[in-house]
Amino acid sequence: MTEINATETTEKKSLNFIEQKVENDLKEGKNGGRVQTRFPPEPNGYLHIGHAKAIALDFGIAKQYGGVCNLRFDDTNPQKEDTEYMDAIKQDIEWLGYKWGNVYYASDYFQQLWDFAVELIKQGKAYVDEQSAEIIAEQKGTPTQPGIDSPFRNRPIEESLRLFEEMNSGNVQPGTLVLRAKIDMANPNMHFRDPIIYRVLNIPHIRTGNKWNAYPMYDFAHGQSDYFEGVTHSLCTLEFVVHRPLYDLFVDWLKQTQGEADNLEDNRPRQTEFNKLNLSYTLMSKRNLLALVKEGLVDGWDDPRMPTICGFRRRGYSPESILKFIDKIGYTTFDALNEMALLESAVRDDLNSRATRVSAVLNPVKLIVTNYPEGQVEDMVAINNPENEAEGTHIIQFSRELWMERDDFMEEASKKFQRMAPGNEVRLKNAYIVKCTGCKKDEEGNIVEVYCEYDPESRSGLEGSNRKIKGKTLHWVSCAHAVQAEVRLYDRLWKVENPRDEMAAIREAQNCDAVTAMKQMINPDCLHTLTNCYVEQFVATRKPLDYLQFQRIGYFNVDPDSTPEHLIFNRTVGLKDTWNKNK
RNA sequence: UGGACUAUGGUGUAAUGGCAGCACAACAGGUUUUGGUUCUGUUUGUCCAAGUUCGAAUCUUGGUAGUCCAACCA
Repeated sequence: MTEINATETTEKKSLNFIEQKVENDLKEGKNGGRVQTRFPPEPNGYLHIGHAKAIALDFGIAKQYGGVCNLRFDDTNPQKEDTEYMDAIKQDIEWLGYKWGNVYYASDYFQQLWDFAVELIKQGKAYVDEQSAEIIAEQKGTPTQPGIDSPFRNRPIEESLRLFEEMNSGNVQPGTLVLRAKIDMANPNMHFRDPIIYRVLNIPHIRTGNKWNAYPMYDFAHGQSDYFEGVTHSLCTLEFVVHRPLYDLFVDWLKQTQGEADNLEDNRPRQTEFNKLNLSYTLMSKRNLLALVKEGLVDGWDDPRMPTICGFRRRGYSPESILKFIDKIGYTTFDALNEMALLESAVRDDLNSRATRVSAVLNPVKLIVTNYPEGQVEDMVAINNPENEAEGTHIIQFSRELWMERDDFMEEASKKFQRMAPGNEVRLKNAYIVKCTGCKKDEEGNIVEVYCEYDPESRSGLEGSNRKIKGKTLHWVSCAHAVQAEVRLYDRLWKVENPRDEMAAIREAQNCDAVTAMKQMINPDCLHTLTNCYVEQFVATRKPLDYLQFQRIGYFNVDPDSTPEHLIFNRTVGLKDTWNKNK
């Protein structure tokens, strides 16, 4: 008894720095002891595995501490956003297994944000600037040099109020007027140098239609939206650390206009930043993923080579494996580069316990059991999953002519090669022990048939099958009973370990655009499509996205485009292969 | 002398001033009707330098290295 307790104690997971912070806040009674988070994607693209890391934290923290996590679409920029993305984002979150409380939109707060901006103008904390983007950028200074004030910085309040109204009228050209917060043009934090908080776009919005022509910027929307919703912990990635002082300032100002001036310290959202996901051999930025799709370098957002959630889904990753990986890498403030191998070990680990074992021959050569009666067929029993007996068995047909893997035969083999070779004894999985007797070659020396003789006493399940042999156990399918299939062997999309840095280097060296650089980094082996594969009949009954293990080869799933007439399988990840590695 | 943030085996992560641990990777071996799984073992680490302390990965100072910030993107 005491031993069990001791084990439980040592296995108790240590809290990450965000969990510690939340527990601390709870202990101090901040925000009335409440925990509320939000997941705030911009609906301008599909979610990728980096978002999964944020999702697991936003939803996980809420769940862990009895709070709620809402989904909020950060839709403040109508030029990039679309409802197509909103639907896909919801689907991906649900697939990962999370449930949001409410669905909110930053656009829900456009009126409140507008009113707040008007209030700031009245207080002399904001002004309309009518200089060009270039001039404003120039006056902003550089990180090492302070900026200078806009000539419009101290224009009369009434004038700014009138021009701000004008900005939303639809009669103002985009780029001619902006609303700026009046803060400090010499501040070492660039975001404090009178940031632009409203700009004119004159573009209809997917939710608010033609009501607005001027739209708030991220910095003027995010913290306030958090505050409006009652968010307590606003979790985001590290690049927003420098935005935090501005986030806090706008929340301060907002609370002051809402009669909370005496209570600035409590009842407010607080931003905490964690490291975003970097994965080796993976390019994560939405911008570049969009370019890959638009240029047709991949088959779409759900191409199995894409790091998108839908890409991983189609590739055959389970949500559990992605979550397991995210749990393993943790949350810190260190900008890490995670190895793909860790993700792969997570998916292998998960699939090992759940994938249905089947036989498939990807690179077939005919194997003839010369002493097996012609026309005879035997039903053999195959275990669906040795890791879980409850999953039962299925039948696989055995006959005289079989398909076997070309790689499993060598005419002249070394001692280390324990598969089919003249004189070698091997076991055909779930069937018989056979002895290889030779092969037939065509004029060019290609092996066209392999021959063997079976030991009738060695049928699986019989006493005679228990003898030990030197050779390995090989998979096979019966020629007369197998079904032809297409198998897509996916590998990493990029040939370089750090595509983001490599792309920057290429672009600088060649002075080229992103697409040109990306084309040079694509792994030529990222996809091999095999059309002449054979799978056992049982496999044809599997449904799209079912998890399979092609025994001795790897984990595969049924592509959503697969039909009974044209079976398509995607390789999720190969089995660990200590044989090929040593070759 | 711009500012902010960061630094623990090859990679990621733990330690909350008190035995540097875990996972992945790698390597060696056992088991195995998957060269898978599983089991056992091995290798490898606190960026550097001073200081505080009985005691420092942890605190302080100074270096070094890396990331982020100068969008009318988020």
